[in-house]
Amino acid sequence: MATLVSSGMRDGLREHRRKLTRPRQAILEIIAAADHHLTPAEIHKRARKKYPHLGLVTVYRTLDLLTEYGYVQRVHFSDGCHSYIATGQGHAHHLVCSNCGRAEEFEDCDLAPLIASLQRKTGYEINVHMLELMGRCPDCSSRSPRGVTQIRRTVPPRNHK
Amino acid sequence: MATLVSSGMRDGLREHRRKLTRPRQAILEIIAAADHHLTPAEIHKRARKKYPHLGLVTVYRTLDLLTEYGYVQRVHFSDGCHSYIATGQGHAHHLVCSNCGRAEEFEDCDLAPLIASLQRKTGYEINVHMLELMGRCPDCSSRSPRGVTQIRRTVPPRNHK
DNA sequence: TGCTAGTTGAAAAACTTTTTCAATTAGAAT
DNA sequence: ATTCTAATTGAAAAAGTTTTTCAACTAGCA
Ligand SMILES: [Mn+2]
Ligand SMILES: [Mn+2]
Ligand SMILES: [Zn+2]
Ligand SMILES: [Zn+2]
Repeated sequence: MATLVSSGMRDGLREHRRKLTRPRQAILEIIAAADHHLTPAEIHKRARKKYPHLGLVTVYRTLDLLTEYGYVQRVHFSDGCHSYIATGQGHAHHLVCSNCGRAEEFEDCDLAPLIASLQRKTGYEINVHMLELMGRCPDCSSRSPRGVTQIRRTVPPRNHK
Repeated sequence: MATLVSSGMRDGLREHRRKLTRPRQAILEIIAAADHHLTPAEIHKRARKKYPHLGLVTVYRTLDLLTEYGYVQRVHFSDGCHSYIATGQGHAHHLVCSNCGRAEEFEDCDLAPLIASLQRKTGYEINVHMLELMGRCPDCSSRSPRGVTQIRRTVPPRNHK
């Protein structure tokens, strides 16, 4: 699974005639292996274990690249933080656990009727849509049924806001 | 229209027992009057014309406040920039022009079926959703039918990425 | 007319992202 | 294998965004 995503991204780079460098390999592997959304800083930290020389700048540049080609998607959180997550294939959205950060990808967003209706009403030519859902994953739900406090965090707490 | 929104926000502040200060008034007026999404910095710049002493910190704090009470919504752009826009009433989403920044609000997002289906499939308890649409508004479409270059920008270009 | 909890702005810090630029390198062409 | 070249890299600095602190201030109320 992770391997598939990874090879997908690798092939993608080749197709687009971009070089497959050691720094990029390290970054690709981290993102493909992660089952969570990761911030650029977190990706940098993890990838450095494989390629200690890696600079944060390269992480940003690689994320731009991968986002452009659609291999990665930026996830927006309501508090303003940004994370990145690997995209399986094609158009996709994410459902993120607000407690532990686990994410599920889904493709069957049937926005076509809504978009058509809005285009008719407003006259806009709609060509981009962003949809994200958030809630507690099954694990987190069962661990604290109507919990307020967080029991475990796989993603380290952000001091950001 | 703008007046309605404005008074709505004012009343809201009172209801929540928050003080209606001069700095906040200036900020409220700017947001209510704007027909565009505005960044904190832009809000600051505009509100200073009414209340020159205003600090940017207060803008951030007021935006947090208004967001919490639902009078304002943060709009996320694909390039990572954040802006704020007044909310009419209740749950709402925005359709933003990618060329000039004009925005339309819409409420009839029928995500219930999608959400129910995903809850069944994944076991998540979905309680937050974020939906934003982007495209060219009628004006921008007609001014440059298949235009690539931007003709006018109501919102000043961001140097941010 | 005070009282007080809530609010403010300056300054500094923390954090995030981009720009520059000289050095390096992947991949294609000999 | 060797050469060539455009793409890529990392350090450093700059730019941009957001938060924290804290002493001074003030809206709303008694
Ligand atoms: Mn965002
Ligand atoms: Mn909705
Ligand atoms: Zn979870
Ligand atoms: Zn427009």
